[in-house]
Amino acid sequence: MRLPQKPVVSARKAPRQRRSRQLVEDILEAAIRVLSREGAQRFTTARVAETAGVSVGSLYQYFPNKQAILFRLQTDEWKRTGELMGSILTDTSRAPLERLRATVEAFFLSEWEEASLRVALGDAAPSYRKAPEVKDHRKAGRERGQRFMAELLPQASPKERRFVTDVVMTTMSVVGKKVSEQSRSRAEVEAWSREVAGMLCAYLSRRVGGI
Amino acid sequence: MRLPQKPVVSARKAPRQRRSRQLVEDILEAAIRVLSREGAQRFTTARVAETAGVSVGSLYQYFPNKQAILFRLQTDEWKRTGELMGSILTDTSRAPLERLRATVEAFFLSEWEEASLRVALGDAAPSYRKAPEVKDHRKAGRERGQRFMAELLPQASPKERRFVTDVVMTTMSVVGKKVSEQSRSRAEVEAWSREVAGMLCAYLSRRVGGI
Amino acid sequence: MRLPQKPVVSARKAPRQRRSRQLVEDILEAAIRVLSREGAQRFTTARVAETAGVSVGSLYQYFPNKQAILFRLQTDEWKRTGELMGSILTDTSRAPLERLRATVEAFFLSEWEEASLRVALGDAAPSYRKAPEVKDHRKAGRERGQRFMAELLPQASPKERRFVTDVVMTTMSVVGKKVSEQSRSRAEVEAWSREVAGMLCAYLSRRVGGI
Amino acid sequence: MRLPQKPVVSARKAPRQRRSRQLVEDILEAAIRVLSREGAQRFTTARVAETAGVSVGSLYQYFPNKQAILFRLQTDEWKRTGELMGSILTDTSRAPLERLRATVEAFFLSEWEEASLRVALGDAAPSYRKAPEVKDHRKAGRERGQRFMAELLPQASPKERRFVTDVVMTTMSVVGKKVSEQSRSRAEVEAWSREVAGMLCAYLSRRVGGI
DNA sequence: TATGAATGAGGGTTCATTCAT
DNA sequence: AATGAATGAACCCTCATTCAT
Repeated sequence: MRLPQKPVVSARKAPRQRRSRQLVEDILEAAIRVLSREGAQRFTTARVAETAGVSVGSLYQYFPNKQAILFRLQTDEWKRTGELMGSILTDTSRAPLERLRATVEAFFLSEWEEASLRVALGDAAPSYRKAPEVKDHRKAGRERGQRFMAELLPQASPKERRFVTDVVMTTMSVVGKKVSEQSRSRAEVEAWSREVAGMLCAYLSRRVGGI
Repeated sequence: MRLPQKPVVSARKAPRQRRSRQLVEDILEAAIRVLSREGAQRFTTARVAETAGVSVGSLYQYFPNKQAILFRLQTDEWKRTGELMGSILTDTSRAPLERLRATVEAFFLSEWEEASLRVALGDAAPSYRKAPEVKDHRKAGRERGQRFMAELLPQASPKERRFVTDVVMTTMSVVGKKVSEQSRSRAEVEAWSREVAGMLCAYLSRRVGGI
Repeated sequence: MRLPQKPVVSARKAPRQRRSRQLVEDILEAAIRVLSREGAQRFTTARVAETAGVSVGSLYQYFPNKQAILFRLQTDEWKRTGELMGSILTDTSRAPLERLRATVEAFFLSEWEEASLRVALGDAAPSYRKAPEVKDHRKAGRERGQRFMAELLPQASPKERRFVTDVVMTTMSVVGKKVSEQSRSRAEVEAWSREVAGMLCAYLSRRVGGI
Repeated sequence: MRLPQKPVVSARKAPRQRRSRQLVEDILEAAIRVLSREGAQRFTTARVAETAGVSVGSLYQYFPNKQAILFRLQTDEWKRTGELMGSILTDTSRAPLERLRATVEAFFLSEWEEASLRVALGDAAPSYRKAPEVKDHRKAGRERGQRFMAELLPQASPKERRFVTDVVMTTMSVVGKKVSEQSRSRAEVEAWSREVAGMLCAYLSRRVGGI
């Protein structure tokens, strides 16, 4: 008899939550549009709110300030990219270096696909660079990389492995960003990804020794 | 009586030109100080003028707008770095790959030495990114690189050589920037430069063939 | 079957009324806390509602607007103080001037004990100063004073008595507020109250004539 | 021959200084008007600038922020009142208690004449209450009072004299403010000033002893 | 040519109040 | 009756650029 009560309550609350979530979604989507179309310089809370079809007040109900929106966008990106790369790197059905190649390609293409957003987000970076979450992200990325490298360079010392991982990931990351920043064709981006993957492989091969 | 006129005029003008040059120099120096100390966000024309001991009006007499100052700073940087790298790369008394290694090290250290300026300049990049001179710079850099690569990869097709050059230079450039952005010690930066140079050599060796 | 209706309704209503009263009580208590802790500047309806564990909507069901809450707080204060002072002034077991002294002390201490609330309430005064109830309060206070003064200055004309009463009460009130506003120790506040009482007695003695 | 040079230079600069001064004057005057007419609540930088016939930017060239304007208004008031009271209290051609009476009257009337400004300024006090200059002002006032009291109560201990001075000045100040706050006629205000002066004299007479 | 006062659009953020649910 | 999401006017302040002197 009382069983439906909870569903009802939850039904009453569900629309609210769903609505909030929707609103946040709308705002983030609008933020992406503003950022891609207008650039970091013209990314203003008013513009985002208007694009989202929402009042500034509502925007501030869900985000404490402008940089929080930018940071959220960046965080979401990191999460997506991280998951993508994680899933590729841990796919033991492929050879390690093949996984690396696939990762580079996936990363380059994902950067390229949202180039204007990435560039604008990069331009906005100064505003959230100091945030503590940035460290967390880097740490997570590094750990993911380490696990993969442990497979590839089993005989290296932890310190050395850490260094090599840093070099590989940094290279992939910054070159990928740079390449997609210069508006290029998909074919070009793919060529670059192959080339950079090759470079990383050459580097690792030499490191590993006789491979 | 009127005879000395021309000399006088020219004498009058010379100091003016000298003065102008000095003024421009002062402004640029001030701009560098403001940028390094206060960051891109607090880089304002008023602040630069005050630091230079000059009026805003004068500043606007020599630079059409704020971004022009930033762009000039960037241009000067590029010129300096270009000359540095050019002189190393063309020093035929050293083996090509050794020259590459030296170039990477020189570039990494020059970035590292002015890290805060570089970061701030990078943060300000959005404001001058569209300027046409950016292309010229890249072209000059590429040509310098090509000449070096012609030595290293004589048998490669021009197209291929262009591509390899781009990859090498882009990698060096963006990794170097990233590394000096994260405040590291000089020893670390040197270690990174060696590692990246090694990576590039490995890449080129594979490309070249049997080296 | 319908007989119990009225009792039931009334029983149903009683809790409601009790509940309303409780709600109002909660809101006022929360308002006091917000005002004392955060000051007039940070006294917002949202903050009060949250502190009271109530929705803003509910808050607006019981108070037409923000100033009404502040005014109610002030009114309550006035009532409490009025009762306190009334009870002292009408205590015929003590000599009139002794009663005056006791009143001053009681008032000073009561102000001092809630100094931060009083100050904040004073800061918020502009928002409710125009309310008509302010006059009622003053009238009530004046009447209370008059009755006491009738005892002390029986021979004075009503007009004169009114004036003297105003002077005495105003002096006590504003000096008391000022003293407790400057954060002082209890001993200091007591010393001030004695001194001000002495001053008022000296004034009245001269007025009365030979006392 | 070169003599006029300096005047010329000074003439070139004089208008600027004069202009600045005039601008500051205009802004302060406008601030007074806005404060008196619209009250502390509606005292905004935009409103002041508009009333002064000046852009907000100019306003901010002369005042670092809104509270600085308010504080400057208050400071000017204090200076004026201080000078007024100082000149009366040190006029040894009159008997001390007569000087006190004159001071009270002068203070009450000066408060009354600008009642609406004073009230509004009082309402705005929370914004500058913490400023360090407030202490300086109080200190200056106290010293002025002390010098007068030294004449009146030569035999009192320094500590006692300080206390009596505080009581007298506080009473005059806060009662004067309160009286002019309630919009009264000039005659009423004068009556109040006489009465309060009488009260203070009665107090001091008792303190002094046989006077 | 140099100056620096003046401009004012524009930016981020707050909060009293309403009203659909 | 209760909720709290939504609103948007209003506020304070900055800064690139101009132009009268």
